Amino acid sequence: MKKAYPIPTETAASQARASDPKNSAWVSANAGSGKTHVLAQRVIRLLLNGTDPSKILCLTYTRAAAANMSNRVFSTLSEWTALGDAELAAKITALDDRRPDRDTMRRARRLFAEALETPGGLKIQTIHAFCESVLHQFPLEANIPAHFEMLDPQMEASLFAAARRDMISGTSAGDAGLAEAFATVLERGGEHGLDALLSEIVRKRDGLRGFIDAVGRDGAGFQALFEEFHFRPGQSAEDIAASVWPLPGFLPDFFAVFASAAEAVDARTVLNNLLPYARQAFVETDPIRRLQMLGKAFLKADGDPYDPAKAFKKALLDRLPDLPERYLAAVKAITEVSDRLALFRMLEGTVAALTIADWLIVRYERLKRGRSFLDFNDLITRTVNLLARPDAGPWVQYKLDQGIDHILLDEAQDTSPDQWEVVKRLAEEFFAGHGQRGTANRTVFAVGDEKQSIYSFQGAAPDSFADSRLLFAGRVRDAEASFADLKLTWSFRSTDDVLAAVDRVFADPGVRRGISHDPDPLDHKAIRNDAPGYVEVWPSLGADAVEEPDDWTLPVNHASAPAVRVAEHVAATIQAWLKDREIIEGKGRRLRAGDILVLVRKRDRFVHALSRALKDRDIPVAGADRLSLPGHIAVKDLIALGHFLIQPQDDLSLAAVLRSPIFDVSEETLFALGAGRPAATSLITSLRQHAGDSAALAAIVTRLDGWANEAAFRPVFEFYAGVLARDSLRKKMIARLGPEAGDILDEFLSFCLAEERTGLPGLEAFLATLENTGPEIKREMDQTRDEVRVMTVHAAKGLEAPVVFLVDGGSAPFSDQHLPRLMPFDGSGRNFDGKGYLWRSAADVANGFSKTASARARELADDEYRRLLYVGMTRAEDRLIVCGYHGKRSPSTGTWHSIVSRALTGAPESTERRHPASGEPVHRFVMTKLPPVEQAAADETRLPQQVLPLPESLYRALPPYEELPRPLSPSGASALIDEGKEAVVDTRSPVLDSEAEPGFAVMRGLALHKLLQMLPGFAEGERQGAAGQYLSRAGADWTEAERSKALASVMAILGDSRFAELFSPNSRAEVAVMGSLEVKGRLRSISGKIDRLAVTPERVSIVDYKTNRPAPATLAQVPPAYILQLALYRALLKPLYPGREVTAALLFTEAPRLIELPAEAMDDALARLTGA
DNA sequence: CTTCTGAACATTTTT
DNA sequence: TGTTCAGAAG
Repeated sequence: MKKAYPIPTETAASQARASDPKNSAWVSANAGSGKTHVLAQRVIRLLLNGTDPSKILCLTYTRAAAANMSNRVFSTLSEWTALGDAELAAKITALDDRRPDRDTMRRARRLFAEALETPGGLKIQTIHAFCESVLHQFPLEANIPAHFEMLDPQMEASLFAAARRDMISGTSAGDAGLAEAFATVLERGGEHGLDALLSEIVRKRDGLRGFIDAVGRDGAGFQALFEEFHFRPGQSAEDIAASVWPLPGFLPDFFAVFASAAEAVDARTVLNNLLPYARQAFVETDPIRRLQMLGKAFLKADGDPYDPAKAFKKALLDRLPDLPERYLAAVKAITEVSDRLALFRMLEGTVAALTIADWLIVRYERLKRGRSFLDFNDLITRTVNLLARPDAGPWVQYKLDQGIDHILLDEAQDTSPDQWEVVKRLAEEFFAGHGQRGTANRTVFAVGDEKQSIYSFQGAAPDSFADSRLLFAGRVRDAEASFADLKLTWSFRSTDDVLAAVDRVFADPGVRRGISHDPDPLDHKAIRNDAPGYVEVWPSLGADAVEEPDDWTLPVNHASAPAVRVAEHVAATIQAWLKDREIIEGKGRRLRAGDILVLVRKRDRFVHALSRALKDRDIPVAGADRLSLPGHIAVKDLIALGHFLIQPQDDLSLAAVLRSPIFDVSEETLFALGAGRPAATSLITSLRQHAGDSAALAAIVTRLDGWANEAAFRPVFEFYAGVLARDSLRKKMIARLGPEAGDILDEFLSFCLAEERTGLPGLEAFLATLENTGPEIKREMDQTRDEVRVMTVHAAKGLEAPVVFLVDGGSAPFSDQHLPRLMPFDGSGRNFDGKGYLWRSAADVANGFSKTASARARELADDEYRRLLYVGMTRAEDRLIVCGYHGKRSPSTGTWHSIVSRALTGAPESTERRHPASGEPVHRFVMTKLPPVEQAAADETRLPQQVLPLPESLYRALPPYEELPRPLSPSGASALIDEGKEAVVDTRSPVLDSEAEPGFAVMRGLALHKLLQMLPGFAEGERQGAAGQYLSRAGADWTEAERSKALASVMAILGDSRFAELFSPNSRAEVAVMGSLEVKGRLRSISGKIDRLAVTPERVSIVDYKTNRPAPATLAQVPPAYILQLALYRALLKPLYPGREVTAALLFTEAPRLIELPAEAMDDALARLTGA
């Protein structure tokens, strides 16, 4: 528990107002000021005021944040269930500012159970999860496959690879336009440029699709794009280049004068290049080449003009006094025309890129759709489209509206414009009129901090937080409801020293630019006002001129690399703290390894170096939160082993295996094996030949042969697990590569297992996936494990720690390589609206327009870089240490380290001291002037908790592992009645009939099934039309008679009043059920899908559709397997609806005929199965 | 002052 | 693999 500080009235008032469910609120909060706390408070107050939990929707971006938020809410509520009356009343009074009456108290105690139990419950979700559930509810309206699945990144990559392969084969297969575009892109961008372009097309597919629709569908080859940039229709590159000639100021006659004058004075003193190139330009007839010549003649290599005052000698100027003027006129014409030409070229390239993009995206979408996949982008865009649809939209809105009255958004600064669109649509009706929902109070709440917007590469736009605030404030006020615009400035997290340092760093307007919309300087206030802390700035270490040995055979000493030295300093500091039982004064307790957080901008060698340095000192450190599996040397060795076992002639792999910890053969031995052998002899042959002379080599050969045998016959996991454990490879690897190799090997094995289940079989396929998809292992950092954590600032968002090291890698905030290849720009509205893209193929198409856009992108990236600094600095509770390193070049300005040290090293509150470990000069910035807590007292009061004995039961052996059988599916359950028989497909399948093709019967069954599932969701009047439309698509190759027969039987079923209850709006289609049941003494899991489920207060009805032809007329003719199937469903449902009768029926769609199954018949069937 | 040459350097990541 | 930057040379 943290020490409780009195909360300033200002903060208490803001928090109270923010969490007051009577008004909508927008909260702009500083780091550590209790955002999530306010949000959780608001949820609880809503519940306390009697809001139905299912009407509250909390949205966040990450699953971790969602989990965190729901933990907060539920822990408070569960606490309440156990409190005494007086305490609970006090809590509620503090929260809601009123004495609770009896009723409220009772409700408060029940909230925990209610919030958990309400169907649909309290919705605390990621925005993606929410959209997914909406789409699952309205697949037909959203025009998506009913049972879509989410596309994981690996699948996505493989779909795109397929689309790409199709494209490349498509270019050779006669699509002339595509082939030409492909050639253009390849020529301009090279292979690398093509790859970069394709992957960017993937990422920006939604925007690109819109852009292509706007400018490319006129059939005129993207003419609108050229018009947008004021090019005339039919204008060519030559036309543009030709417009520079005759050259202003250097009309041909003047050029002659100039040449003779220049020669008369002294040719060499004139511009180096002007004369020869200009002479060529004069005779050149090709306008483009002429423009190039003129450029070379009149401009410097970087495209800037010469300074005419310096470039022309005085003697020449005396003869031609208007020369500078004329020169500048010529330069102006040349640069302008070149710029237009470059822009034109860029558009040409863009057209080719768009042609490819169009093709690729269409193909990708088709592949995706064919497999009923949706990707994460689709979730958002499809939901927006669904809600925006003029026909279905309002209806969906209405159905959702019944469920949502309050929307709460966490981390709103990370919400992208698309996601805002979802929220706006959802809230559209909130403030539209008081009519429909009477007095119901409906609110929108968002909390965020634009200073912490660091996910622009995921589409988050820092501006949209403020923009949305304006929009909602307007809407709320129009509805005459109350809207609170609040700021939370007090920090519960950090000491004054840390906060003052943050304010000081961002006091410089240049540093503050783009951090926030607020023009005022940052102002952080500490609630922990008596806690001393400090901020230190260590000097940035550079690469010293370490003389590398001339003899290249000597090993290079990497210990001198700056990153490694900084890592050593950090590790040494931590070691000293732990050894000397350092006290965190602000907390009055001893520092532990888990109090330390090391933040970096990117995962580079420093992270590894630090991890290593800490392990060398026996300091517990959390493993890397992310690691690339095939990138690790241990995995590389295992891959090499696999390659060799598949292909024994693979000399390189064998050599790697021999030198690796697997065999640990010396360099000399390997040389003897490799160098002496005849030309056509492989390494393995040579090894076998030498095995006769050496027992060690013979052992290697034996072992390799054994493995080869195993690899050929065993599954991949079994093989590698055996090699690692039984053959003690794991021990060898850890001995040589260090303990972190153990983690990697564990991950490697679990990857083997996963691949074995889902991937292609065989070692070869396994190695291919491992190397190509290069899976990254993500691990959650466990904060409770008392380990030093090392992570990126991005990953640390939302975390905090008493001591934070902020390590600056010294690389420039931004480099042009980070610029997107497809540059976004805004359409003027003349030719198209919205966002467009230009393809930056190479430097030679750079032009004024693109340079402006690049400069803007650079500025935005730079702003975000400094926001990242803000996030990093504000993670610190008590102490912040800023250190860094840089390469051989002098440290560039504008990096984290230089920004912070500029602000703090000269400050009057800073003192200089020597770093105890490294001896480097260190600047310590301290604001608080408080006596340090006495060490003795601290030690006494905060002794480590007494170690309690572990419960006895922990030492008892676990019961033997019960292997769970494959889930039993009710529709195949009858096979179980005859023990030992596997469920086989009934050859006399009821859906198959003799008249028609088997394929048709199945298709027909599926189509009917789908119609019965979807149509009840439509208004009665629309059903016929929708069904007809569906059948014309799904049944395109049926006969007309078949189609109308199917339509008629579906409409008859839906129209029959006997079935009305089943298809009423309260019923549900395709309800998945799962549970377990004892079958012949064994517990079996059962899972299945109920076609239609209707629940009324009295009873639960379930129906399964069957398409038998001819349909059975009586119960006696119904196949017993069907009765058993429904009996199982019934058995699963019964305990869920105590006191209600569960009735079951079969609907034979052919007739149509509903046959009720008597309870006794089902009980009998179940009894036969369970053997009871 | 410009051009040439070789060396150094080349994100962040969730759903 | 390509671009930028610093230092040497013209």
